[in-house]
Order: sequence, then structure tokens, then C-alpha cells
Amino acid sequence: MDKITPKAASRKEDIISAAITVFADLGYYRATTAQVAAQANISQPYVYRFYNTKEALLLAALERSWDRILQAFSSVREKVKPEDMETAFTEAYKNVLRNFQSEILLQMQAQTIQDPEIRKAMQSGMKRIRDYVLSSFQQSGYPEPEERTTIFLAKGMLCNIALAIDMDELMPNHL
Amino acid sequence: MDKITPKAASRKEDIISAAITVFADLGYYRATTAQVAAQANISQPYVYRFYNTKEALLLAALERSWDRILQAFSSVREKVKPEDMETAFTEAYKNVLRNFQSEILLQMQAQTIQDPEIRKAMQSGMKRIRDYVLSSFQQSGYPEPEERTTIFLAKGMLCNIALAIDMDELMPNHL
DNA sequence: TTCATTATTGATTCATCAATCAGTAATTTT
DNA sequence: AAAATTACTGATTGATGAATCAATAATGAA
Repeated sequence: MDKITPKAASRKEDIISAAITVFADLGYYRATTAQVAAQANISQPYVYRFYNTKEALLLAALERSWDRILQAFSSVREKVKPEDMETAFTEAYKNVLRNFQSEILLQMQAQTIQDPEIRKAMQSGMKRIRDYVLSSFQQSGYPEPEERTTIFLAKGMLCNIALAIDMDELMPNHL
Repeated sequence: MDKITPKAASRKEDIISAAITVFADLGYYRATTAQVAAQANISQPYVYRFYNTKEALLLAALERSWDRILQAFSSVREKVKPEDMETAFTEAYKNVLRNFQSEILLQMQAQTIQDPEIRKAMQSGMKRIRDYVLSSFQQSGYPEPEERTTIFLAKGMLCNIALAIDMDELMPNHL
């Protein structure tokens, strides 16, 4: 039956946090479940009580990282005047980069993993973000919202890279 | 003394090609030197006659991938009128993506590898490209060449991602 | 307190892989 | 054709890691 007790639920969260840190730092394939366990202060086998495979853990970690970005944008959309939408989104993303670097690095890792399950997760995450940004730009009455969305996303991706390889010169000016 | 015979030089190239394919496909850490060797039709130990470590092989592969892009741009710059520069660069990059997908995927992999040697290689590769594009845009008399270079690179990076996760909707229109 | 459920781990397994070594074939030089 | 150099491989090693199992501790209910 395996009921989900509060304690177990919080363990799951701990493990995801640990996985994000370790995977981002070492790379998914090089990182070991033992390192994730250590980071979460539990034993290696116990990880498998919550995630049946290393890949399931990666998927959970990715889900959190996509939720994070969407959450950041959606908390902005309520508060801000239409004409400030893009600037506000940019600020929101800057904060995600500052406070959740590892989640972004993890996404970058996952971009190049060819496994179908991972690929699906990345596609759907990317689509959620794009759709949200596009519809926000449309609602804000921006001209050429598609092109503007593309450029917004493109700058975001360049930003990720600048962060990952530690090259400030690469950062888009205002980001 | 280990003189470099023509045969050895061509073996080195074969191994790099094989490494690019295998690393891009499986990921650097998951890929094995035996798989690289198989792809190059040689035995696994023989790889080590040319590259002393797996990482040295990755560095060589990365160098080729950066050279490829610079080569593509520089062969364009000679042939094209200043006002067509950006469009021509875009076309040139499109061709690289078409014909050397694996090299791009490999670069994406390397973006998230934290090792100092790899990081240095990525920084210097990225810098070479950016400097070349920027100076080309400047020579072409484009207004705001920095901003234009940034957007050009940003769209390129988004393009890479669209390729990697197989999402055509993400592709910048004209690319 | 006893029983049941939930939380957790030590020890192990089986597989895999980077790197080395010690040697054999092929080719070139003399 | 012998010697020397270059090309190449089989076998091995030592380490490591995902996943499983069998068990023990802790917690809560009856």
C-alpha cells in the first residue's frame, strides 16, 4: 500500500534537492547515487525506496526545475503592468539564475541526453515556458509576440551558457 | 622520439571523428573508450597511443568543433558583401548544424562540464567566435554591433537547443 | 507492553570501464 | 634477409557504481 507519510514526502524533497546539487556539479552520468545520498544525509540504498532508478530521480529533479521557472514568471504576471511584462520576466529569470543556478545547470545537462523519457520531459518543460511567455506577450499587446518570445528565450539560453562557462562578456547587457 | 608519420596523423583524425560521434550520442561520461575505438575500427588500447587520457581526446574533439565554426564564418567573410554578412553567417551556421550536428551536440555537452581544462577550452572557443562575429559586424558598418552580435549568438544557442531536443517550434524563424 | 507499520541501513552483486602491460604483426631501412 | 622501427592488440587490473536483499531500528496503534 505504501501510504505517503509527511516524513516520507519531505525525504523525497530532500533527495531531489541533493540530486540537483550533485548532478549539476558532477554531471548526471558521473554523479553517483551514493553522492546524492550523502548530500541528503541518508544511505545509498534508501534513495531507491523513493526513486526506483537513477533516471526517475533525474526526471523528478527536472520537473522541479521547470516548475521553478514557470512559477517565477506566473508570480510576476499578476503583479505587473502589461507594458512592463518583458522587463519583469527578465528580472524574474535573473533571480532564478541567482538563487537556483544548479537547477539551470541541470537543465543544460539534460538538453543533450538522448534518452526518450528525458527528451520528452525537456520538450514539455520548454513548451510550457514558451507558451506561457508567448501568451503573456500577446496579452500585453506586444507587436510581433512570436519573434519577441523567441528573442527572449534565446537571450535566456545565452545567459545560461554565460553562467555555465563563467563568461560575463557573453551575458546580454541588461540581464 | 615518436615521429608523426602520415598514417599516425590520419589515425588521430579518425579517432577524433569517432569520439565526436560517440560522445555526442551517449554523453562524454557514459561513452566508453572502447566504443570510440570500435567506431574508429581500432582496438581500445590503441586509442591511448594517441591520447593519453579520455579527457585529452575530448579536448581534441572540442578543438575541431570550434575550428569548424570559425572556418565556416571565415570562408563566408571573404565572399560576401558587408550588408549581407549577418544573413551569410546565419546560412553558414545552418550548414554546420546540418552537416556536423554531432560537433554541436558535443559542445553543448561540454558547456556543463566543470573541469577547468574543459572550461578553458569552451571559454576560448566561445571567445574566438564572438570576437570574429563582432569584428565582422563592425567592419560591415552595422549599427550597435555588440547588441547585434549578442542576438546573433543567442539565436544560435537557441537553435542548438531546438536541434538537441528536437523541437522545431523553438527554431528562430529564418534559421 | 505487544504488535504492526514505517524508516533506515550494511553488505553484497554483477557489471562496467579507464588505463597499463606485455607482447605480436606489419612495414620500412640498411 | 636481417635489423629496426612503427602499428597494433589480447589480456588484465583495479576501481567504481547501480541496484537488490536481508536485516535492524524507530515509531505509532491497540
